[in-house]
Amino acid sequence: MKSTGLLVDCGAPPTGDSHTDCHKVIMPVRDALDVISGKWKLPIIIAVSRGHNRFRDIERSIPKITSKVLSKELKDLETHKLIRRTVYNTQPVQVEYTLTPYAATLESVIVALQQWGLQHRKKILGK
Amino acid sequence: MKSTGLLVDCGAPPTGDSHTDCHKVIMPVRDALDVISGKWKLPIIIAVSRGHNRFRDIERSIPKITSKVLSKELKDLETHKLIRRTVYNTQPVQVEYTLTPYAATLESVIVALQQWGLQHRKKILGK
DNA sequence: GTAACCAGTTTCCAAAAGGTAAGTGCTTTA
DNA sequence: TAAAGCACTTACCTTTTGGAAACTGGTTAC
Repeated sequence: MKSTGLLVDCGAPPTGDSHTDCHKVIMPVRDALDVISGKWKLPIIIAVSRGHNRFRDIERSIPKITSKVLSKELKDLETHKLIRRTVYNTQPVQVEYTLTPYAATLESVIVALQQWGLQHRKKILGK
Repeated sequence: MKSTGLLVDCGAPPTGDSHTDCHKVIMPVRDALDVISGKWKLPIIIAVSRGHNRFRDIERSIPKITSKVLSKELKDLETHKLIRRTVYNTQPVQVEYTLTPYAATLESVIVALQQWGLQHRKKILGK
C-alpha cells in the first residue's frame, strides 16, 4: 500500500446520504493505515519504545526481520516523523533510534491491536 | 536513552528480559495485523457495518475499490469469520454481506485508527 | 591477526498485492 | 429490444513487499 502523498486520496466523497457517514470513518482509517500498516512498522515502534535503540538491537528484538527491511522501514518511519535517528560522533560512530513524541500518540492504536490480537489468538487456538 | 512514554503494559517488569517483554506486545499486534492489515479490509468492515450489505452497494461506498479486489477481500474476511455471506434464493439470487458478532470486537481498533487518522490529517494539513 | 561486532547496502529473486479491462449469465426496466 | 443492473470472474500486467546472501568499511576483543 503505497500512496504518493502523506494523505490518502480517497476520491470524491459521495454527496449526501448514508455514504457520508461511512466515508467519515473510512477516510481517517485509511489515512492511519497508510502510515502504519504493513508487517513491520508497529513492531519496530514497539521495539524502540521498549528500549531497543540500536540497529542490531532492534533487529534482534523482532523475530525474522532482516537488516534490509529494517533499514528501509526505519527510513519510512523517519519521514513520517515517528522515529528520530541520531548519530553520535564517537569512535566508532554510534547510531541511536528513538521515538518522537508524536509516536506516543499511537499508543491507543497499539493497545487496541494488542488486545484484539490476544483474544484472537485465544479464539483461534481452541480456547 | 529516554522513553517517550509509549510503554504498553503487558504485565512484565521493565527490568526483566527486555526481549521477552517486547515480544509480548509484538506478537499479538502481529496476529492482529495478519487479519486486518492491508488497504481494504477495515474499509469493507466499516462499509458493511454502516448498512452497505449488497456487493454493488459496498463497492460504491468505498472509493476506488474494484470488484475484483472486493470479491477477494470479502472471501478473506469470510474465512476469518468477520463477515457472513448469505444467499437468498429469490429470483434472481440476492446476496447479503453482514458482520458477524465477532467483527464487532474490532470496534475499538477502528475507533483508535479513526481518531489517530483524524488528528494525523489535521497535523499534516494544518501546520 | 583473525574473528566478531557495528550499521548498514547491494544484488538477485519470488511472492503478494493491486490495477485495468473485459466478459458471464441472469433479470429487470424503459 | 436495448440498456442497465446484479454478482461476480478471468486474463494480464505492474508495483510493492520482502527473503537470502553476500559484502563494505570501519572497530574492538581475544
